[in-house]
Amino acid sequence: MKKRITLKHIASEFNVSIATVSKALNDSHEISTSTKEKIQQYAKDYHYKPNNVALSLLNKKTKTIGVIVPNILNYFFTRAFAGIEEVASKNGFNIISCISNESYEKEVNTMELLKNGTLDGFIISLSEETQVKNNYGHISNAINEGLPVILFDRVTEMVECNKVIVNDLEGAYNATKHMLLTGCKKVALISPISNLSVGKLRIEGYKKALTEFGIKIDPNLIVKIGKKDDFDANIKILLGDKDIDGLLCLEEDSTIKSLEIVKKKRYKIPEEMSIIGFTNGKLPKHVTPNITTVSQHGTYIGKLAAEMLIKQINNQLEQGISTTKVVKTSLIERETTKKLY
Amino acid sequence: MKKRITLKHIASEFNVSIATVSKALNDSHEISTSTKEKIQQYAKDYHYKPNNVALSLLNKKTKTIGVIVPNILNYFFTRAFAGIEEVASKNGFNIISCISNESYEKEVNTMELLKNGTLDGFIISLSEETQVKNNYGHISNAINEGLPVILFDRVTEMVECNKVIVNDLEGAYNATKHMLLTGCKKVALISPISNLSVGKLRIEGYKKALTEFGIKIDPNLIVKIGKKDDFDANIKILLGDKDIDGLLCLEEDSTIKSLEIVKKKRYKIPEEMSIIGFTNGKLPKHVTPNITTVSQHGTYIGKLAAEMLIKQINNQLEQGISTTKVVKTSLIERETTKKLY
DNA sequence: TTGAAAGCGCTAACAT
DNA sequence: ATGTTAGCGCTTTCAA
Repeated sequence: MKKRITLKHIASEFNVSIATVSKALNDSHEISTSTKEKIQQYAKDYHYKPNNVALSLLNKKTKTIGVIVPNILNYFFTRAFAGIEEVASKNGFNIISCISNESYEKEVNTMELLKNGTLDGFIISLSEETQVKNNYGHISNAINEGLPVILFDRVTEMVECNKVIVNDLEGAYNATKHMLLTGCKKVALISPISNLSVGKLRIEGYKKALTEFGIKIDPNLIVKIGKKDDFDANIKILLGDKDIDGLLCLEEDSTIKSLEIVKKKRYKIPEEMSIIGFTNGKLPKHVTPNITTVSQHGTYIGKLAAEMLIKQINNQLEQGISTTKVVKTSLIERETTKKLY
Repeated sequence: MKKRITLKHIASEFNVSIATVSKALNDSHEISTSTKEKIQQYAKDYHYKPNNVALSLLNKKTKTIGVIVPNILNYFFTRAFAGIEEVASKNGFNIISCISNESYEKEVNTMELLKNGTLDGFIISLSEETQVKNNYGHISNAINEGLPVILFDRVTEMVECNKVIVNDLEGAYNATKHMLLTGCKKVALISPISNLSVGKLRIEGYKKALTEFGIKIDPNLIVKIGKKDDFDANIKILLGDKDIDGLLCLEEDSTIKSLEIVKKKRYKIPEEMSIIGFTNGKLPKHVTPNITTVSQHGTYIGKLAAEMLIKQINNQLEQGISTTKVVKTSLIERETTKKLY
């Protein structure tokens, strides 16, 4: 095991100063061709690599960005993460990643831990607990300290910064409308994420569509399910209402579970029961019948967020102006909805 | 935007030396209580945080580990990644992550980029291209330079280091045996990953089981499918052999696709056709019929790898001895296989 | 063409 | 109890 070699070693090897070696390796014109050549050769032979930590200290730039996502078993976040990674990597940035696991504490701790010069900026999607607590001091602090921060998907108006989001309201609106247009009379909504900004917006979209169709909003049809609640029981109670003929599920796992319950109840899908779910992952596509979904274009969101952050880090963005990029969702029609003619 | 504050600022604020401030903040007994108090208070008020980059330079420890995975849309790697993250985070380590996207070049570049003092160690699962090229110089180099490296899942005997793997051979052996024991006479194998170490081992396991049952190995039943090959066409050709009554799929996506083709052919599952797939993700569980799988315990593998690396970094492992931890797979029986009585 | 010195932010051994 | 100095590895004036 050869220890890593430094400028100092090379300098002493050739009896020159460290500065000379540094310049030689940076191909400075100040240095004679002959010394440059021999130093460069030596550096190559001994696999010299500049110590990035020293450079970071000097430049006050680490070429590293922090990414905090609430979880990673979720298709949307996985895609978004991959999108961020791709753009970052192309621009020579490393990614320090943290999975907050929906925990406020972990989110805060991570930020505290990393707000110490390790990072050039943050890309964050807020944890559920953070959105429930409605406490964003850790984010504002970072911004106040001059750290570039981009919020994506799960955002808040409480902090002013650049954001990338999906048009959740419109996505839910379109989905609901589609069911209504294809003949559904009584559409229910199932939300295990009513704590989240995105969940709230989707409920708004649902309501908007109903209202537009002159349908009175029935709170009993809006099923908000907590983490500890019995999901199956709640859905079964809901389906006690035999008139329900449409289900809008705000999150992937619950979409699948709802479908399974509906199947067990032997509803004809989509004739007697339409289903649309958020997040267009592999699951809805391969399940039987495969499920019409609202696609959130995770990869694209991730890419946008990373591009925005990198621009901000490089000061290529107008100062003091916060913009929010909104990505349109698409409805991916499959077998759980009727066709629109 | 308040710039970040340094020891220097505090020192000048109180007209003391930087060293005094440093000691005061570290609660050194050398410093009088009164100065300690006022300095600590000031630091608190102005949100002083030690610059981690400076500390890293000093300590030659970054408390950061690099994780390179081939992709992240794969359930196993997602879980493994989450496992690594959990353990790292609990031990105060950050994770710099890279998705190699099965690219040798990206894997090598990332390692080169990060072998510069940024990291205390690496956890790597080799990219497909790397395993095809069979070129592991970048890994050996890192190890020779004294960087701790753990390989997991996709490993190679070409480099000596600590590893965490799954007993792929035995997993495939058990799966095949299960089909044979439940009455299958002609079991075929479908592998889109025959390039990978794990793919090869699984084929060995399959063969071992057949041999044990006195069944001659028929190369036509071992379908190796490349990235560019037409998957569906290959499977359909295979299923031209009407005697085939069992399918062992070595990877998740192909398991799902195979099931879909089998369903279209209207085989009765599992009576006329048994199917077992590798990777116990959400997909096989929720598809109809749900699929018997070989679980690789991704989270656990990830945790083991991270624990091993951290121990190695902390010199809590015996030097010079490389160990390989083998995690047993489990067969998760579902509807695509017959019951064993 | 080369080198000395200062400094990035911090700690620690060694004065005072 | 406090300060001075040196140094982690590097770049960059400025001087020789």
